[in-house]
Amino acid sequence: MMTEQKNESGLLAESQQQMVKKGYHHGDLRAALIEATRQLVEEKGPDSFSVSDACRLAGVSTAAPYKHFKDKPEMLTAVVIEGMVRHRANTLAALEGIERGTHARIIAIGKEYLNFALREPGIFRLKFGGFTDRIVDPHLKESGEQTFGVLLNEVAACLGEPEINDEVRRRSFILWSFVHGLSFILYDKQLSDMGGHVDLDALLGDVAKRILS
Amino acid sequence: MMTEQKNESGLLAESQQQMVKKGYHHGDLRAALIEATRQLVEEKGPDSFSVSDACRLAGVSTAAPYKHFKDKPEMLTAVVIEGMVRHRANTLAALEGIERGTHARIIAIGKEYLNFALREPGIFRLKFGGFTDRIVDPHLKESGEQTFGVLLNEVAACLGEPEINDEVRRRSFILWSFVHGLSFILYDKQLSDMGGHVDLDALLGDVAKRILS
DNA sequence: TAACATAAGTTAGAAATGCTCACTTTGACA
DNA sequence: TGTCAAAGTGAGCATTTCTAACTTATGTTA
Repeated sequence: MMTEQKNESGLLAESQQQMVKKGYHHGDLRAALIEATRQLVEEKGPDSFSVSDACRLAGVSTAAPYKHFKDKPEMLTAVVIEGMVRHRANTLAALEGIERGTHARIIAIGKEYLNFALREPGIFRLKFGGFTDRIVDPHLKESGEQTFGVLLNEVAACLGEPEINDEVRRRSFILWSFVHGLSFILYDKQLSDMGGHVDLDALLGDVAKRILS
Repeated sequence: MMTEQKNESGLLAESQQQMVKKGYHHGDLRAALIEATRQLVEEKGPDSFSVSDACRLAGVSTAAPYKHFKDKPEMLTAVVIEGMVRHRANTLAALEGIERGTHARIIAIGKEYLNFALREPGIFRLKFGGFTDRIVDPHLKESGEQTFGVLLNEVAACLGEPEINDEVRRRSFILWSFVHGLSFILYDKQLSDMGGHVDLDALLGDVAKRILS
């Protein structure tokens, strides 16, 4: 019988053997599966991801995930939520040391948004590309709103508004739309042509100035 | 033995029986499959679409599509290309009768973009959401560039530039990014909350003014 | 008009996937 | 130490994509 690393390896063993379990129980399979999923989504793309692959990578049977997740979409949702948390942390870190009320902070938020979209395109598309349509996980919605909240605050500060009013919301919405679209387009561009490099800092700065003036 | 409408109907027959074939040969199965695919992509979402479903809807066996398309991605690509052609036609139609060199034309282009994204979200996501990543169909790329070309022309006219130079490209790129992101966001919003309606005309007008001034 | 090459269908089936069910192992705690 | 629930396993069903070998219809050419 011998479960210990019984090989249906051979396929994955060479490329990336990681997070294999030790005995019958894994320790933290939930976390391992999330990490495996994240990795595979980036590697093969959100639409080619399969639960089976994640199982192979984590070294467990294909029935194991269903002790931790209801189904495949729930696994993907977990990965997205984790990604949003990471994104928000990155954003807050990027803001440290930049003077409040300046365009520099707005630009930093935008750059971090682009960074995330280009560094983790799989997750970004998973969240915004239309895969998780029917999933209306409250955690997901909330984490998105929190991140938007960061922008709202900064825009209010830039405009000298004491509170987040309709005008602040309107301008923030415009900035978000712009950077959001830019994220998709730059990734697509990067895949097809490689030409016409754009100076992102200058671009973001210019747009911030035009929208916040 | 009896091919004539042998029933594996019963499932789809009631809901939407259409484009069923007459004899052994279909007539134009390729077109029928594209239409069935388009319909299903909108109905079930790009990720839940299955070739089998399209076959059922078209009333043919599951092997039939492979006489017309290499594989599933190629079917989806065909649908996207068809969608882009339709989108471009809509855009050109929307421009008719609006005076050249005015912001109104830029706004019309943006509105048509949003219209398409919201009226045919399945196809829009199929094209831009990250499903057709690896497909680098030249037709697809070209049709996208043509549509962007329309915007470039209008922006040049608005700026009073005699030709499409770097500055024209830069401004057009900004406008496209904005509307592109807006398309994604509005669709997502429409799914989750329903609140906070925005005046799209005013928004587009404001942004056009700020970016093109 | 008959023959026939070929395009365009069909059925059958292999391999992979998502998920369920009944079973087994293990660790934690009374 | 004994027991129970949590967390694994293997087998298997339904569905999917795609291929292979076969059949039917069609249009061209002799």
